[in-house]
Amino acid sequence: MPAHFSTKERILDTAEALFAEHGFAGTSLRQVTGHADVNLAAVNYHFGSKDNLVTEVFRRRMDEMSRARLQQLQAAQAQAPTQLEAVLRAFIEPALALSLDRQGGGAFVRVLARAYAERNERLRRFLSDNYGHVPREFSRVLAECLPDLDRETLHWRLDFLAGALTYAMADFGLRQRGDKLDERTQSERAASELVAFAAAGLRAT
Amino acid sequence: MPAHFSTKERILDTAEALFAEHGFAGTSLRQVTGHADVNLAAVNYHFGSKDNLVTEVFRRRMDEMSRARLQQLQAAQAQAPTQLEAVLRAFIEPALALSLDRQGGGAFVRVLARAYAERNERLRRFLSDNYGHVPREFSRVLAECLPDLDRETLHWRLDFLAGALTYAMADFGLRQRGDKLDERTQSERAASELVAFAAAGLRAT
DNA sequence: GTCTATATAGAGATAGAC
DNA sequence: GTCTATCTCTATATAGAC
Repeated sequence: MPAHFSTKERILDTAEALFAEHGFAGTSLRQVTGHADVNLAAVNYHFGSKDNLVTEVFRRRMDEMSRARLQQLQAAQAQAPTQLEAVLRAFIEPALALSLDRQGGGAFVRVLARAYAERNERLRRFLSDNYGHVPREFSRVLAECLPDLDRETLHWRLDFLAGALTYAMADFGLRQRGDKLDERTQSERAASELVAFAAAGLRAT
Repeated sequence: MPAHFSTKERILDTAEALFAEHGFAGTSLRQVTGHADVNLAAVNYHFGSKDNLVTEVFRRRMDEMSRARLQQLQAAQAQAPTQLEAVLRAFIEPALALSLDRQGGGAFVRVLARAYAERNERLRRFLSDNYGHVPREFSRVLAECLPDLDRETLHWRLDFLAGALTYAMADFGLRQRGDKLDERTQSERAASELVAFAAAGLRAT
């Protein structure tokens, strides 16, 4: 596959694509090193274990996505502190934008969808410890946008939003294969459709 | 575990619980037969292969859920053909009701969440061939409930609903462990919250 | 219908040469 | 940093006795 990168990066790219397709348990290190055209022992040399390889695949994309979400949230609040749609865009757009990434971000969104279904304690703790502050911050800001909504109802609705976003992201790859629409157009369409849907759902009385 | 059922049923119950916890590839037949307290060879005797065991786990619950959804849809339409909330309830309630099932339906909703993340062609074709007519029928009826909504927007929003429902179902098990609320109360709360959220989202202009 | 025993293959991980 | 070779374990599946 990508032959112009280091062994470590080739392993990460290939693992990401295979994890998206076959899951974590369903992907063997032999498949990874075979497709990446590196030696079998290279995974244990560079990452120590398969578990560590999994978390490194997440770290690479989650660092970037979390940074983008918080930055866009800050920008939205600077303009209009309680504008619901702008806050939702800050949460949704960086996630869907990953689908456009040249270096395999489209595979990562499907990896992320798998992570939600996983009950793997190690992975869940890694994601919660390192990136849990992002949804918490959005939850805080959204509560300010919707002062009349009780906290419990807000939390239910945020769970629904997370589910819709995850599903939209994971399905996005399939839609692309279906029609031949421009990738950027698809992603922007998905984002604005979801912002409108979620905003109306969150405002429901 | 359930010692008062046949070997075949014990295998199905145990496989369902383990698939929910560790995924399909992550669950070995040795784990299944060990927890079910049956012989290792019994799986291949009763189901032929691991793949067949997976589809049989789905068939048992999906038959019941699809039947309940279509029946409730028919009842709703007999009363008021284009009442959006009633149609949504027919789609949502049978799915969340599975969480209450004594015989492990709570595990199955997490298995279902995993199925969405899977790209396994065999499993996808089985589900699409056998149960694809249900979402298609709901899509048709919802289009009648929302005559001013263009088809493409409707399909986006139905994808969001499917994602929110899947996520809510899968997460439901976690919530239950968190607080000590009555199971039936929890499920009914989840269903009515999602109906309100989805109805508002679908009606958004 | 259930068992033991085993065939066959593939898994993750590591030792040690280069 | 990369290789070969291999250890050890576990996987699915099946043959054949009871």
